[in-house]
Amino acid sequence: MAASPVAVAGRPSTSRGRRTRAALLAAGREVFEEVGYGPARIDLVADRAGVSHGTFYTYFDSKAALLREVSRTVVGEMFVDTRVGDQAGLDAYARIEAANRLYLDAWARNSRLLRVLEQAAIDDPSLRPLTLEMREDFVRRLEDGLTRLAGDGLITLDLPLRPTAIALGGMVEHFAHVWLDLGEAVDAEVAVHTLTELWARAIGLTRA
Amino acid sequence: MAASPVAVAGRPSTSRGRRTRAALLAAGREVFEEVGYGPARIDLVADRAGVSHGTFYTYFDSKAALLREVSRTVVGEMFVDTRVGDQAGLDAYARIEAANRLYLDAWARNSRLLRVLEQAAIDDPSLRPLTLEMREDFVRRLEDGLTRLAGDGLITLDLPLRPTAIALGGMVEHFAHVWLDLGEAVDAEVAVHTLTELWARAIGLTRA
Amino acid sequence: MAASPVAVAGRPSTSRGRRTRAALLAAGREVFEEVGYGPARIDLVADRAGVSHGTFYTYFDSKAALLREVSRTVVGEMFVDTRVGDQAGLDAYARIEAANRLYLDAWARNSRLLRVLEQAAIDDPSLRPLTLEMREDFVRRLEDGLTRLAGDGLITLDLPLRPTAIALGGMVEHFAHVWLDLGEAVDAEVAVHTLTELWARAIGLTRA
Amino acid sequence: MAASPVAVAGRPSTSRGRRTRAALLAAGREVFEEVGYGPARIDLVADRAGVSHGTFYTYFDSKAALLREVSRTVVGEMFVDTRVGDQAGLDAYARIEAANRLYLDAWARNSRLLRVLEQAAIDDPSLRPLTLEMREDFVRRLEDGLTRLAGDGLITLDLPLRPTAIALGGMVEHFAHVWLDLGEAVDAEVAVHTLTELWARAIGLTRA
DNA sequence: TATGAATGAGTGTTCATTCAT
DNA sequence: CATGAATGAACACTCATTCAT
Repeated sequence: MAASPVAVAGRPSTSRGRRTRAALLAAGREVFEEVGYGPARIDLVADRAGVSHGTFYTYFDSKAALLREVSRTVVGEMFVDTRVGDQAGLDAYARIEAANRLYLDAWARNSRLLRVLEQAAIDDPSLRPLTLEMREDFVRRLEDGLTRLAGDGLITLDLPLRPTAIALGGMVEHFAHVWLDLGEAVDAEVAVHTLTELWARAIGLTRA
Repeated sequence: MAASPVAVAGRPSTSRGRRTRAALLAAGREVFEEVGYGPARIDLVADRAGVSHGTFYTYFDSKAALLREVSRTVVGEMFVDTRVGDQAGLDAYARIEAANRLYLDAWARNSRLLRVLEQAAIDDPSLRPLTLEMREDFVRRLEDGLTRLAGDGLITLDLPLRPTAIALGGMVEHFAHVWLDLGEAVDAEVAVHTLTELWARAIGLTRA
Repeated sequence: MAASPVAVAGRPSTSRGRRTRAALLAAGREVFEEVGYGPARIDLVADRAGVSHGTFYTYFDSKAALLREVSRTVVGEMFVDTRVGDQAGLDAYARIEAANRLYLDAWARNSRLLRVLEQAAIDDPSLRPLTLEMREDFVRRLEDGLTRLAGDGLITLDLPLRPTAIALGGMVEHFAHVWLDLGEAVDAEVAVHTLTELWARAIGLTRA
Repeated sequence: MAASPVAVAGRPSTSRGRRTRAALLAAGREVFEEVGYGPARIDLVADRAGVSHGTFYTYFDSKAALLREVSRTVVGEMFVDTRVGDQAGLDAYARIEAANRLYLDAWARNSRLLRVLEQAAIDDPSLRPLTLEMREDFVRRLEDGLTRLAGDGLITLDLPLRPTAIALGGMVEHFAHVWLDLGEAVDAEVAVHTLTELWARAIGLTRA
């Protein structure tokens, strides 16, 4: 109608707008984690963010758009938080151990949202790339790690690389799920130790 | 006077009733697998079963009740179909291989419904026992297997039993998910071989 | 279709049929009294009568037909049970007292169904004659009584006959409702005495 | 963070909202009076109020909530509209007459809704206090009136106070019902005169 | 006569999304 | 930017009634 500059949902230009947007993102993440995608109510998200129902649509085009943005954040965090730094002095075994520890930590923070994302991706194709990319990143990281170990002569790669990476990565992810999401009682140190040992033995890495 | 029968939904006494009930169960499973729990429509289930909307409620008290019954069936099948028989002549390694093969097969048939069940269990407490029992059954089976191997002197149990079982079981389950649900391209024999090898090495089982 | 003698709903020819019919009537009355007309479920009526849902329609064409029949019975009982016999030796005051006593008794047994009938009659025109006839019978009885008292010189009819009958009849009916349906705590003898006194004074009847 | 407002259905903050709410209340009253509680359709209420089906739920949590609010209004009106002012110069008899006249007037306006309320209260306990309170208010008002008359020496209270109040109040209420709801043909002045006379004679009030 | 399976129209309620102010 | 009122499609579930056996 009027030729007024129509605000594109999601591009706030004032600092107040940025704050509102952040509040909605945080609230959305909370709600998705608590009840999942389908049962999540925009009303609840808006309430938690301290804004009115209608305001939500100033910042996000739809519920799916909110999940998309929340997921982007989480996937990003997950990737960054699980990167084992180039800390000198860590041998191969210690690096695997560090990786497992970081993964379990990061999982504890992000698993609920990631499960929601995976479920929602079944119906909403626009979400699928996100999950696949994340998985791909992790798989590739594992492949790289295995390749380097083989290059360093620490293990022999007599099993197919990618399936091995998927299986071992899955072992850690699944353990994390059972432990942290389903409430299996395991001591944190026991968890890290067991996973690291199984991993090392599976690929034939002998402790230095 | 007369005892109030109050026909509990779902116990048909005629063969026609039994047929209808079975059709609804089958249709329900299909629909749940295709769209998940929340988005599943009773209308669609009834249509697929070739009965009217109202008839659904002759057999099931609610949508949740339908999922409950479908899940019971699937959980039961899953458990039965993954049992490695006492086939004489199979050594330890071959038994692990057989178990992995059976699990991957069974997973291909049942995974979608099981994921739906797990999601739905978040909101519906009546479903939770089902998922937990199933998981527990599998974990215990693995524990028993490990214990027997140790008893036979084939492996040394220097890692905590239950976490080990959870981790290795999770490795297979997760691999199955990535392969069969997410479309990772892996050759079936390669899959079985890789998982079996990783498993055997992780627990220190050397081929006879 | 076929030329078989179609059974008219409600005319049982066997003794078994008569028993079933009676059971349905009794059950129907119970249910109507407990929950009212709208919320009454045919299922519940059939259950209480110890027959299947479908059998109900062998005896009654519809829920409304059931209420019609139940009501006929109750209205009839109400009328018969409130007739003051020609017991010799009762003076005018004692006859009024007896009438009130009988009315309160009969009301205790039948009020709930009568209220249901009155409500249902608002929507279902076929029920209206029943309620109006019953009311008319009672009003006429009161008019006759007042006329006789005047004829006997015991009272002076200086008020319009019919409105007087309606008002005094209503006084007793309403009192019965508050006392017996709404749980107002009043001693039975006090109730009868008060109503009788008010009645007698209102029409100017002085005790012999 | 922010207090969750969770906008309790029904407290509009704009004038438009107030108008819509009022329209729904009015429409609700109409519909309840016409068809009763059970058969009342939200659709019809919304249509009459000129809003969409969904809007109804912006203002009322349920059909029962609507009846609750409508009833509150009516009960309040009923009580206010039947109060005999302290008009100087009215003797006892005239005051009774005025009270009867006011009651019959108020009844004509409110009876249908009150009968609906009474019926609905059978199933919905939340409605019961409303009916009981109203009845109690009226009974107490009558008791007070009788007590004052006795205090002024105009009548002798030789009958139990509360039962007398209930009976005489019931006489007027029931007469109003038969006359105004059931269509009994009575002239308005005859009605008032008959009720007032019966009342006065019943309590032994002689005209000044 | 009895049964119980089948029907399908009907109803209250929810909620993502739009929009006037 | 924010608000909150309005929308209306969607959906699970109910129940009187029908009918084949």
